[in-house]
Amino acid sequence: MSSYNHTTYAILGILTTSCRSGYAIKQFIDRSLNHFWKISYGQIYPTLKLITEEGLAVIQTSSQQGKPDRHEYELTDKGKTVLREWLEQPIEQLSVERNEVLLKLFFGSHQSKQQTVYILQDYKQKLAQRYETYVSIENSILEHATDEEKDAEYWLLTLDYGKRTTVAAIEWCEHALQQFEFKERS
Amino acid sequence: MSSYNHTTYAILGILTTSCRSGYAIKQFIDRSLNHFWKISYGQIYPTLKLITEEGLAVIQTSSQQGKPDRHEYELTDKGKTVLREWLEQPIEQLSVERNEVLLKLFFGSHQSKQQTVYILQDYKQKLAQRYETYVSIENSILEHATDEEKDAEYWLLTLDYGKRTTVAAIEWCEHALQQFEFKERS
DNA sequence: TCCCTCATGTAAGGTGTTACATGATTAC
DNA sequence: GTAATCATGTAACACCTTACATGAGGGA
Repeated sequence: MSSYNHTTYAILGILTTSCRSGYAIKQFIDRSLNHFWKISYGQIYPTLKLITEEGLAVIQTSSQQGKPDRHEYELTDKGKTVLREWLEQPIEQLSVERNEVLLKLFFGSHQSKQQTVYILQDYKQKLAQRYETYVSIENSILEHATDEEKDAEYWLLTLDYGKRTTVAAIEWCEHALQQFEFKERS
Repeated sequence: MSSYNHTTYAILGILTTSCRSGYAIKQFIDRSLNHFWKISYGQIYPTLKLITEEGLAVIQTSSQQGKPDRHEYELTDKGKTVLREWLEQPIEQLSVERNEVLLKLFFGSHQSKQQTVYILQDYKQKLAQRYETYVSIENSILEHATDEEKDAEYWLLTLDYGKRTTVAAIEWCEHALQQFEFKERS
């Protein structure tokens, strides 16, 4: 079975939605996938080129008045098959999520408790912000999904994942902070 | 303030422990940091070279009988300062953790519920495995930390983070699976 | 006038993985 | 004899980010 990189599959997936151009794909990712996937233009356009070269999509240039030409991509049957085959396969292995805060904390004995507390408070605040972002994306999906959008159900599930793991991380921060505050008092 | 990449800081941090050679660093990472950071030899040796060139560490070659020569690195005052300055700074922004399962799930409406359930069950099983790994690392730290190792406290905190977020992910899997099983029955 | 949005694209550089080369010793 | 461990290193490639180039139209 031929295989492409994750970026390619992500783009194939997005091409099943109403987003059909490089620009639209970028917007879609920034709005909807941003909490677990991101792609830059530097990847999108070369990947779209690869996708057409491989016969996974065909391109139609559409002229619009008042706006630049738009390259619209449409999945071929081959493209749909490649996507489906990838979707069906379970992941090979869990990836290691690099976490800079944990890295700093790991060497925490080389700095003051005060400093560590500061790092953790900052982290907690950033996590809380992220949580709020998830909630607002969730709300905007719930508002727009009045019609029988079957995608919405899946999108909400990915957001739920983000919310749950973020809450767990925030709770961990609180637990860690308590530990240090207790130490400092005693 | 001069700045290096994360890999460099990670290695500077490890050089504060008793691990002083490229080989030892790799082992240490694979055993202790693997749940939130990993580095390959292809990064370690060039980075060690950079670290010495920048005067952050000095190298002493030690001969051992029966074993190859060992390049032992020791942090200079400059190296210690650079590390401390980095430790003190809060992270700039949360990184986006790419999650292949969420990516597949996002496009889940293009496959059968059965297939989605299969993907989720596999994911849940891999997460459970990861959790077990964390517990066993935790146990080995608790066993070896009978002496007054002040690092152990911090290492255990990073593991606690891993455990908590993994549990949250597992619970999410269960919730998502329930949702699909309910749908299938009705 | 100047900036924003729409729109496509590339070049350079940073970062990371994989596979290989080398070679001694030790354990089975 | 063969595999594993100890030990250092590099080259090729894969992947990704950032910054830039280009250019039209619309709004303040």
